[in-house]
Amino acid sequence: MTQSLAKPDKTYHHGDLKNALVLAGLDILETGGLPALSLRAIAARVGVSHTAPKNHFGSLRGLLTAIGTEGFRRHAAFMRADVTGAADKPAKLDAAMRGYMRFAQTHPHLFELMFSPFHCDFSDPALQRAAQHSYAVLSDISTGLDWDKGTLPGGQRRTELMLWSLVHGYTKLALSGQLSGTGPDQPRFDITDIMPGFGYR
Amino acid sequence: MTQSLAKPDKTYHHGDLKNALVLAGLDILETGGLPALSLRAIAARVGVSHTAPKNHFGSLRGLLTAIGTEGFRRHAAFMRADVTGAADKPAKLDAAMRGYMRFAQTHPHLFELMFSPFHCDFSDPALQRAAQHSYAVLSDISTGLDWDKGTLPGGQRRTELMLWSLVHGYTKLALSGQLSGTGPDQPRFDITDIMPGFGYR
DNA sequence: CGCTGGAAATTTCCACTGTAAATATATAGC
DNA sequence: GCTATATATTTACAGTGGAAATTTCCAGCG
Repeated sequence: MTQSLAKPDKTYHHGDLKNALVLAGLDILETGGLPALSLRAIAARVGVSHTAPKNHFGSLRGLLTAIGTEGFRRHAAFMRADVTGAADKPAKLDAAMRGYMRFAQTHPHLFELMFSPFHCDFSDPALQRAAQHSYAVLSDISTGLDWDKGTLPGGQRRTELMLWSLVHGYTKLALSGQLSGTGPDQPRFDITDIMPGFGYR
Repeated sequence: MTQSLAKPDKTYHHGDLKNALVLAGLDILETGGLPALSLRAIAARVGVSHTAPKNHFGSLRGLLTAIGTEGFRRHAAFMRADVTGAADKPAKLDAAMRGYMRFAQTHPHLFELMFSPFHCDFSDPALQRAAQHSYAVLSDISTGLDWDKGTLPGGQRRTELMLWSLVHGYTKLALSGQLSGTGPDQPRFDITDIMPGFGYR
């Protein structure tokens, strides 16, 4: 159904195989997780031979990196979506942080892939760009934000890194199940539970 | 040479294969990284068939989990070693945080393995225990520590989680190369660069 | 001492993986 | 309409983890 009715349904050349493979990979990731994400499985879902991806991505690693890159785009979109609805600056900050965790909890396998050097090539320029756009969402919000309320030097860059590290670390620990608080039931973790007080200069 | 001279050098039963396999895995990890960590490679290094590990670990995943568990023990030891040399409480805190990062920078592949659900089984009791011992090092130090200097509620548990999240997130981001500050040369990241001011109650 | 049961490791086999090379097919440009 | 090129296929191969049957050794007991 994704194929337009205008095109003949069965062409030798797929036409947009590159994107189709990434989307197929994202789909497989949702249901089967990382172990199911094999070159042959992805190719089979699109309906091409398992060697077809090589033309576009070079290797499995290249394809996984492309999937991770798309992950970062969606990650940024998640945060931006939450931020848009917030009224003032403190609310925007909370929204971004919550968006960060909401994405990780909604797409845990994709989140894992995005930060796994075993699967992704972090030196890939496209991946780096996408990741920076994700960082930019937090960065934009933290302009004028002073974590330590003027008691310590370091400025905004310092606060940005703190924010990013804090939310990333908390998310990773929550996903790994190492933050299990009280019961065996899956609790919802809220980043604001460990956020310090902020002040705007 | 690790074999004692008292024992015949070539016995059918290894005697301590379980530990030998974990150590072999740690060795391979240092030189070849995660991709080199195959069941056959580990077994070959010890000098046994590739199916021998099954008796002790069940599967490759079980073996990797055991390696990760040993990783957490060494991780805790790294931090404790640094903490011991520190004089007062603030110095101990700095030492623990630096020890955390020092371990990750010294054994990046092992650190990656320890937090990768793709490789390790986080539901394994032994792994969880080892990880908690690692957490306990930070936890012990943060008794009486108040991040927000009494301006916010939450108490010690809150501060512990903040510390852990912050140092873990910063370490992960540093390792992934996403924190590249200025130059292409590998800079040394210092967690205290983004640490806020602390107060003890 | 001799036997026996079980633990430990081996051999063999299998399905599956990613990659490479040669081949077939379709599209785009002249 | 022909050719060059990009795209996808087929085939082959070395490597992987796991299962099953087999061999080897050791401990415990008569």
